[in-house]
Order: sequence, then structure tokens, then C-alpha cells
Amino acid sequence: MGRVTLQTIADRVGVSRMTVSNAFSRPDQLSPTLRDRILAIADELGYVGPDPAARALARGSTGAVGILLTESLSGAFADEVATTFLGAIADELAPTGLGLTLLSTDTAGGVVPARDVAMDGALVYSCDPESTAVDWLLRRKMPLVFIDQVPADGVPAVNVADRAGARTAAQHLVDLGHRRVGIVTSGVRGRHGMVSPGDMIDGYVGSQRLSGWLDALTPAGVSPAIAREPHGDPESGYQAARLLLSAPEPPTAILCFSDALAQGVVSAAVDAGLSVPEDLSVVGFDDSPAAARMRPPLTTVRQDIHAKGHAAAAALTQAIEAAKAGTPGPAEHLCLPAELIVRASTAPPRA
Amino acid sequence: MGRVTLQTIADRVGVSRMTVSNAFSRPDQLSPTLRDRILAIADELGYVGPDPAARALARGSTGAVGILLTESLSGAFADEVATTFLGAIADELAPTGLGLTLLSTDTAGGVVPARDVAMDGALVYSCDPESTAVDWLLRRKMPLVFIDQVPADGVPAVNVADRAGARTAAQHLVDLGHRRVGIVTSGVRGRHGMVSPGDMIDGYVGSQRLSGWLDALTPAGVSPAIAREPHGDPESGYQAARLLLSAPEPPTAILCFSDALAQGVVSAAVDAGLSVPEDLSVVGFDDSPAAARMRPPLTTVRQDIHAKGHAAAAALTQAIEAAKAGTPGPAEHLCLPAELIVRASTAPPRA
DNA sequence: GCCGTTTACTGTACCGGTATACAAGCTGTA
DNA sequence: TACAGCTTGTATACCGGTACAGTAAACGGC
Repeated sequence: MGRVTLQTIADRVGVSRMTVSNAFSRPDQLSPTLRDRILAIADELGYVGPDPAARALARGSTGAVGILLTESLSGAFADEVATTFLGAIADELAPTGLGLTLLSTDTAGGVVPARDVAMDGALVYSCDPESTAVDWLLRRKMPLVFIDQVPADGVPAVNVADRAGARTAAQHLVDLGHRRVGIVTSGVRGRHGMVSPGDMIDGYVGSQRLSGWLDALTPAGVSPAIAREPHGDPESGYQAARLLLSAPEPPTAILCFSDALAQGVVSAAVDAGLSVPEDLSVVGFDDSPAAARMRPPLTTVRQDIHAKGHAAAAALTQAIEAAKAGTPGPAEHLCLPAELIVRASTAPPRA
Repeated sequence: MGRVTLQTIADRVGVSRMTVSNAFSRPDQLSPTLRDRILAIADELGYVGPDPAARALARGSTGAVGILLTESLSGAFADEVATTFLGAIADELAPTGLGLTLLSTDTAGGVVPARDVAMDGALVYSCDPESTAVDWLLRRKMPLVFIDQVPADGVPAVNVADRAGARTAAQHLVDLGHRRVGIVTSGVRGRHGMVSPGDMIDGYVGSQRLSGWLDALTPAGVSPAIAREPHGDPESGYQAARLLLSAPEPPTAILCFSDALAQGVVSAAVDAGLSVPEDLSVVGFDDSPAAARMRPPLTTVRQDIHAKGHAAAAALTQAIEAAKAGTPGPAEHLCLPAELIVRASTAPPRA
């Protein structure tokens, strides 16, 4: 016995296949009695509903959107900011009934998800704009939204005022009187250890934040010592801080690329017998839930990740609608605010 | 101008549509020279590759598998254990070229992802087995793997020895001499605050761990005080611990459903002027990265989440292969070990 | 009682590919 | 020379639906 399709049911009920299709997809097109009869027989035959793949082909839309994440997916899942963002996206998408497909940039095996998976649109989150995966998405001309990426013409973008936020954070330290400032950052590619600004091959967010810090530090005559690790976990922050603190003239304050790194920095300071903020001020970035829980509570730059997710999801569904309707419309470039949250991990340097 | 399809290219090159299809999907079926010519013209026409939706219909396989997660997806993303698991799954799937589609159980809007999204198989992670979403998946007769769920006949399952692990943890406390033991757990549904075992409507994992704890406590004549919160974050652990510690005869040790809750429990103890482990022993569950970083480092029950992800992904790809080949094969029920890791958060009670 | 609407259903033509069997043109060899 | 055995390319028949343009009958207004 073959598979049960609309035709099987149609034959059995004695109506046309189209009527059965309508029974499932457009209930208002047939009489309730007939519909009930069809549904009953379909159920009896073990029919589950129109085949999604066939429907996708016929309708021209699959019920899913993709999301392209940085490098290895597991890296993204280890990052609290990324997972929070994903959660926000998922929440926004749920009521629309869209599924969210994680696209790996891994192209091994000859399969390229960005090219080979059916979807109605995609989010591109903090990816290398030169990567082949992004290129495929662009070539498919599907509705896209860039998040935390260098904005591109014709593609809606959602970003955060990273540069302004970073500048405010650095200015805060300058205002407190710090003149020896360290920076702890991370990134897989490029040099590690003590680096100079030119050594950094970071994504858009990384370079924006660095620019912001320098925007405030340079006019104040401060040239920061920068320690850079491959990863962004607390352990890496610990290592980077040790490097900075072992210098002949150690910094009195450290700006971190993330709250996770800042956690490690604080631990390193404590282990080195320094107290925060008296001996060392520490500033994080993102205002993750952990930031407020730290002791001392961490001064950091807050970004509203849920708002970012909301905006991204909205922009995507809107782009999909527009594409379906044939009305491209202009690609909006959104920029969400970033706000300095002063808590207890920063103070003036010891006299 | 319409869309570019295989036919467009075929007409332009002067070959049959099938040959163009082969140029993309089965390069060994035509001469390299012709293939190059076809590819060149396809590129010139802006053809991106075979349409995934059409290919899915014709081939009978989409390049994606689904994953059904507990309740709201954002809840899952806030849970470090779940995200680590997702990362592990994603990593396992990447080399196979399969995309991973997150299925929301949200059925609002008339769209049910579990029924309406095209996929080759699905993982069901810690879901209510009675939920309609799970039911749809079962009815679609698609290859499934149940993870952290009550195993079902005919469906491959991956579980952890939660009960045995919990028993070992509770036994550890009993052996140390504790006789007043508290339990901190969480779950959205059911009663909250101080509860008795019967009040808990928890998932499989929750009830397994509880059973394990009781397996060791009951024979020792210990009947634990149980505090239950809706959520599983540190803040909830804090609240639950306050409840337990404010009792007339507060516990000398607390067993927690997760490391995240344990973090809050430790904070609450510290804030109450108790030192861990001298005044209060605390045991977590999962051995998340944070457990070893806590101070004191947390005694906990370790489960290998990467192994779980690996096993689940392997079971699913295997089930998909089997289904494709028409060889159902028996559904294996795997159970991964759980191991007590004794660190510094447990000690004998004060004399 | 006539005519314009609505309701309920059907027929046909796709959506954009892939599997499979088959035909034609070479090659090698007995 | 004749025949088996590749290599290349083609023709046909689906995969399982949906859109859209009918058509026939029931409905309603005057």
C-alpha cells in the first residue's frame, strides 16, 4: 500500500482532490458537513495533513526562516549573549508559527545549508560578511536581516550603538581619573596576547567597541594596553588580566569586551591580592544577568538583547511580507541604544 | 522575465533539463566539458542552484531535522544545560550538512511547526509526552529520538542515569552524617513554595532525580523538606533556600535540581551568615562549567552533555538512514552514566 | 418569474526538481 | 565482423500539493 495523499482520500470520499485540499487548507471553501466527512476519513486513513515539502513547493513558502551564526554553532551556544538573543528571536517567531533553522557555516560534506535548506528568509548574526555562507544567502536573493554586522546596502540591519556605549564606558574611567587603562578582548582569528589595535581582525562589533573606547581614551592622552584571547569565556578573561596586571606599570582600570571576560578579570584581580574597585576598576559589556549578581556588582554597558531580537524578527517578517507582495521597500538600518550602567566595580584610582 | 530554472538553462545551452540537473547533482553523469559549460551559463543567468523545496519534494528528503524543546523556547535558551546540549547537537549535525530547526510548541496562529515544517526527523528534548506537538510528530511517523523523556516503545531514547546519580548524591550527604536535608527544585506547573513529593508535576528528569534522592534518604530515615520554584535560575534558588533556612529546624544540607539553583542557594546561605560547607552543605546537579568556578567549588552530579548530544544526533541520523532504507530496526534505549563529583561545598554537619 | 449573486465544488495547469529506463556512440576483443 | 560493455545524454513519469478559472445549483430581491 502506497502513501496516503490527497488523492487517496479524494477517491475514497468521492470528491475531487482539490476539495480535499481545501478541507485542510481553506475550510471556508466547502460545506462544514462535507469537510467533517473528509476529515473523518482522512483520519481513518492515517493522513496527517498536507505534506510540508509539497506544500512548500506549490505555495512558494516554507514555514521556516534560517539563522546564520558565527563560526561553530557550539561556540555561539556557549555565549550567553548569543543564546539570549536566540531565545528572544525564537519567542518572537513562535506566534507567527515560523520555525527557526540553525544554519551551520560548516560546508564539509558538500552540503551548504545556506544554499540547500529551504526557507523563507534568514537572519545573519555576527558573521564574517565575506564568508561563502553569507554569499549564498545573498545570491539566493532571499529576505535577509543583518544583526551585529556591518550594514550593507539593500539589506535591513539591526545594530547596537556599540561605539557610543564603549565611548561612554571609557569616558567614565577617564572622568574617574584613570590614566593607565587596560583592555581585555577576544577573537579567534588574529594575534593573541598583548596586541596593538592594528593586530585585531575582529568582527564589526569588536572593532566598533574598540573604536569607542579609543574615542574617549585618545583625547585624554591614554593609550591602553590590550590583551586579546581566542575565546570569550571567564577563563580567558582571567588569563588576559594576568598578562595586563603583570606589566611593570599595571593598569588601574580594565575595559572588557564582555561581562563574561570581566568575570575572569575580577577573579584574576582578587587572586592577585587586588581589591575591586579600590585597586582595579573593571567595566564589562552587555549587562548579562550575571553582571548584577557579581560581587562587586559589575559596571557595564547595557544593551537590550530582547529588543534586538524583537527588532530583528520584526524586520525579517516584514521583509518576507514585502518580498511576497513584490514591494521591496527600503532596507531600514536600525541602531539600538547602549547605556552605561554604573555599579560598584568602578571607582577612582588609588591616590 | 520569469525565474531561472533548470529549463531556462537547458534551453539556453541546448541540452535536456535532466542533463542540467545532473550537472548540479550528479557530476559523474556527464562529461566535464559539458558540465563546465552548463555551470558557466547557469552562473551567467544568476542561477543559484536547485531549488531546495522542489528538491525536497522530488527526493523525499529535506536537509534538516527538527528539535522540539520544552515549553517556551526562550526558557530553554536561558538554561545552560539545554543550550550546551543544543550546541553539542549542532556540532554533531554540522558535518552531515543537516540544518537544525527549532520547533516551538506554540500552536497559536493555526500553524503547528511539528506538523507543518518539512524535516527528515526530529529530536524531542525534555517535552511533555502528552503535548500535541509530540503527538503530531508521532503521527507523521517520522524518525524520532527522545532525550530526557520517559522512553517509549519503538522510539530510540537517550537518557541519563538521573536516578542513580541523585541517589549517590543523597547517599553522600547521609554518609557525611546529615539528617536534616532540604531539596530545592523547580517546575512551572504544579505547586510552589514548600511542597511534598506528591505535589510535584514534573517532567521525567525531575521525577527521576527526586526518586533517586528519596532512594537514599528514606532508608536513612530522613524525610526532606522540599522547596519548589517556578523557574530554575539562581534567583529562584535564592528564594527557595531562604524558605528552607527560615524553618525552625533548618537543614544542614541541601540537594539542588541544578547547579544554577545551587548558585542561588549558596548566595542565600552566605547572606544568612552561614558558611558553606561548614554550616550548610550544598549539592548541585549537571556539573555545568560554573560549578567548578563557584566558591567553594560545587559538589555536584556530573552528566556528560556532549556525549548526550553526540548519542542523540547519532541515533537520529541512524534512524533516518534506517527509515530511508526501509529497515526499521529496533529502537535502542540508551542510558548515559551520571557521576558524583565531590568538591568543596559539602562537609559533615557541625557537631 | 427573471436575473444577478453567492455557495460549493471541479478541472487543469503548474511549482521545480529527480529517478529510472533507454538510446546512441565509442571501445575493446574474440 | 559482431557483440558485450562503458560513457553520455534524453524522454517520460512522477513527487504531493496549490492557484485560479470555471460551472452548476441554490438564493434573494423586486
